[in-house]
Amino acid sequence: MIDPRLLRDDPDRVRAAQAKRGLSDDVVDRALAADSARRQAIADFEAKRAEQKASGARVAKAQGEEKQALLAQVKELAAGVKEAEAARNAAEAEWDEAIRAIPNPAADEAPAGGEDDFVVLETIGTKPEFDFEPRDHVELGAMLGAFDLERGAKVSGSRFYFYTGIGARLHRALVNMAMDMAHANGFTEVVAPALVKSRAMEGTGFLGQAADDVYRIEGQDLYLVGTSEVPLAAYHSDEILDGAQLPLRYAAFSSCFRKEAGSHGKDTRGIFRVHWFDKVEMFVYTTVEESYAEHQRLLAWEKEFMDALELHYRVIDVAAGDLGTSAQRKFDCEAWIASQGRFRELTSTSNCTDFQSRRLDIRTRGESGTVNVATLNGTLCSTNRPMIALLETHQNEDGSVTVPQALRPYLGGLELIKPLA
RNA sequence: GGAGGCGUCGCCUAGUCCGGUCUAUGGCGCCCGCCUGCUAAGCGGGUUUGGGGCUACAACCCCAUCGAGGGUUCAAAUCCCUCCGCCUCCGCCA
Repeated sequence: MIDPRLLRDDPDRVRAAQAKRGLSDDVVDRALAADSARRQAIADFEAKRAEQKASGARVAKAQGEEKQALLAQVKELAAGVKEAEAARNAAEAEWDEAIRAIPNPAADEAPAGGEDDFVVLETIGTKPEFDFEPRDHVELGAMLGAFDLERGAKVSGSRFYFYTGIGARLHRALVNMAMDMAHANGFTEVVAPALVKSRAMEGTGFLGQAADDVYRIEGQDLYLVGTSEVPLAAYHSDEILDGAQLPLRYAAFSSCFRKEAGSHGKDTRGIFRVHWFDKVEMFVYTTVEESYAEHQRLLAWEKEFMDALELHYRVIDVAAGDLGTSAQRKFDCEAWIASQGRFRELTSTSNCTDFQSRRLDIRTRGESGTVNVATLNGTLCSTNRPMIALLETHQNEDGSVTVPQALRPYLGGLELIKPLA
């Protein structure tokens, strides 16, 4: 949720922000109208309520006939108060809905436009070259016995799989390495629930335009998270955080579930785009002022992880229209996928400034009163895509895969993953 | 799943039976001041959060806030209902 004061004081800035994302500014006018209607309704209710309270005090003191007369009088007031209260509630609901429909205004630095209007900030490493025809991760996985796609489909349906043998070990190695790096960088390790209430989902902005992608538990107010950003953002909801404790940095492991609605036929091969995967996510609470520098730090930690896997990748500055509801700016690390001949998103880090914290009511004490904190998130290690990138990047002609140095300690020193006999 | 208990403005706590100066008591902690070689003690004052009005975004005034939401009533921390959370016991279970 954006700052209501920004809307009131500088609506043109919000209009410009909508335009930068390629969105209509109708919501701005709607919210402005709702705001003044709401304030009018509040003033009306409060005036009536104050009158009722004053009269109530007189009734309490009065005796006998005088009391009876006052009672009759005050009864009428009560009806008016009730009406005014209902009107106020309706006006506040309308206002709430209107302002929540406005996404976080993008940073000035974020490129304008949509999905294809990103800016490449840097490219790291060199494109892997093979003097043989490289295999894709599905072929490699089959040769190594790393995952079982057929049985995944049999048991759970399309876009499901089992990690098996060396695949399961690699999965565990990636998670462990990521967690160790996070720990070394001062993060608090967390294992988070993958099932959350609607408040958490709504507060992080996933029940808006992204609602179609979310699994809901039938008959209950519970949702499967698509990222542990959701439980981590809600972790400190309704709290006033001690400023001396900031920044609060968490690295959380959880399973992630996505319906992938609207991506039928896209990336159907292998484990690239699936309904379930596991992920270690970084999440930070800090001040809005500090958030910009913290965002760069999150990006640096993501790069550290990519570097550890010895991947060729680039960093992009995601355009305003592709930021999602909550983000003010977003950087993606895209790794080279040999079989696809292009860069694909492996990690993503967003600065949500105070957008989520306003919805989730997370504050700290500022110079004058409380202020909403900034929340930031960043992928440290989603399991599947790094797995794909590393298998394809480090494959050899015989189908074996050379293990990146940094990962070896997590595989008992294993240097080369060999195909099954 | 069954039975019972509990939820008060940072923490603890009075108030709830019997609705009305509750405008929520007291203690601890914290903040400001006084006193004091310094510190402690002592003394005085302040200390929930959100919103609205007015404004310099101050001061001030007002409304809401006793786990949440409804209801009864002229009036609800207090009475009724629903839900949530925690604790104890029983049952079941990884």
